[in-house]
Amino acid sequence: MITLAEENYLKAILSISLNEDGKVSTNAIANEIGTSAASVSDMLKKLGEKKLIKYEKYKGVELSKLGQKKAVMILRKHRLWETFLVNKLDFNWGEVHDVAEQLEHIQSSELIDRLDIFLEHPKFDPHGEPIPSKEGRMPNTNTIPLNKLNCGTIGLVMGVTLDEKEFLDYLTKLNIKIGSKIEIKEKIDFDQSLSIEIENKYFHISNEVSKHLLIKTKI
Amino acid sequence: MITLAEENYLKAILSISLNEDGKVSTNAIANEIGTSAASVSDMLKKLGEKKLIKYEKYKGVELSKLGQKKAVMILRKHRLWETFLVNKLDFNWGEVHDVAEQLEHIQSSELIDRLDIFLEHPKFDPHGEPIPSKEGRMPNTNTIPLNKLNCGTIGLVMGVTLDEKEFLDYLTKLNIKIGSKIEIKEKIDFDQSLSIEIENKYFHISNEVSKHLLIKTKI
DNA sequence: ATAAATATTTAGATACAACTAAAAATATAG
DNA sequence: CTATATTTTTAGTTGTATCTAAATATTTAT
Repeated sequence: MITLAEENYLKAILSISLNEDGKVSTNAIANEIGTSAASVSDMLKKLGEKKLIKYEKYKGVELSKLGQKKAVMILRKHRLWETFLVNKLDFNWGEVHDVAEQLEHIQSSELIDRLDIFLEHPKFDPHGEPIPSKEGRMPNTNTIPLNKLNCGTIGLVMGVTLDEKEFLDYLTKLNIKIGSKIEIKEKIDFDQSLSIEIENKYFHISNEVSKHLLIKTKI
Repeated sequence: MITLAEENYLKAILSISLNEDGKVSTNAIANEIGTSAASVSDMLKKLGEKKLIKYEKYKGVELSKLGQKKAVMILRKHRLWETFLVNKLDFNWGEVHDVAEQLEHIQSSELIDRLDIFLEHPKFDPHGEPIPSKEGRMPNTNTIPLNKLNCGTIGLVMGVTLDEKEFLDYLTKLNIKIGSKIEIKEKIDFDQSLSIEIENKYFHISNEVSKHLLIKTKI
């Protein structure tokens, strides 16, 4: 059986893998989970023994086939629950993360399959992030982070890649939501910050913000 | 903060209190939870220190005001989740207990209040058991366990007081459900077993079964 | 290429919640 | 009213997951 703490480690490793390539370092995991490198080291040994990760001392880790599958299923559960909370219980998109972090650990595949049916097999969660299928496949989106686009580009906001209240509340304040039309008016070389137009309003946002906005460009 | 294990003890103590009066014994709790008396003894000391129960060594326990409130809220969560699982996700009434035992520990009062709204403030769960209100009040039912009624009595099944798959599956087999009309045809003095009529069919059931069926008699 | 800085692991300790075995208290029976 | 049986508690151990401090390995910079 896989424990709650182990699930959180798998999720953290998957999450880091999705953002950067190569092996995942002990420190990166400690940072993601909010614990010490020593604790991570302990846990990696255990996950290695359980064949959930490929682990060589001092070399960093990656998920095994099995670990990958487990982690993706946790992500599926997290995103389905977030969809439920927003679509059915009328939570707003900044409020759901903490509750979904608890719900994602409920052990029942029957439950999650029925929830999926009840929600009518959503492909994306309320933040526009893809919901893995029962088989672990990700719906693919032709989107690019806003900070990779050039000045003058016009596109639609299709999702965000950060699920934190402060970030989502800020987007709400800027009136940025899924489906918003966005245009890059100016790009500052110094700090990669952007001047953008959203629904006839102008804002200036940092690279830290723009890198978490997924855009579908016209064409 | 109250841990998952502590919540389960409070729930067990409440559950035993509802069935029998006086203080709750260490052994009764051990039996309910499925653990040793020694473990229970350890935990009772902790719950006593946290003022969740009134505990004197060798004297048994009862819930404190605070403990009672916590326990009732867990019961509220359990029964609301069971209602969700049956009414929205189409589980049948025998399948929901184990999943609800996990869901009842999710920590978010916002979540449970919104779930209550989404379900339109149900007063009874799928087994006919009363759902405590946000304030901890139990809707009251004028029901009597079937085994307390006399021969010849006619009534309606309003609920069951045991949430176990085997029991519920047996009821389903006998076609006994909430709302079923029931008549006591004969009562055997030897073992308190009953011959009953349900929807024009005749069955013979043990006292063990009849004591868990709540009946509303027609005056 | 060696020294310094950084990253990672090990060692030892703590808290939680369970266990078994033994001791102590309470209840019951002759 | 003892003696026995039962119940409850204490003592000591185990496994999980965390921590701090110290040791070791790896990376970076001079």
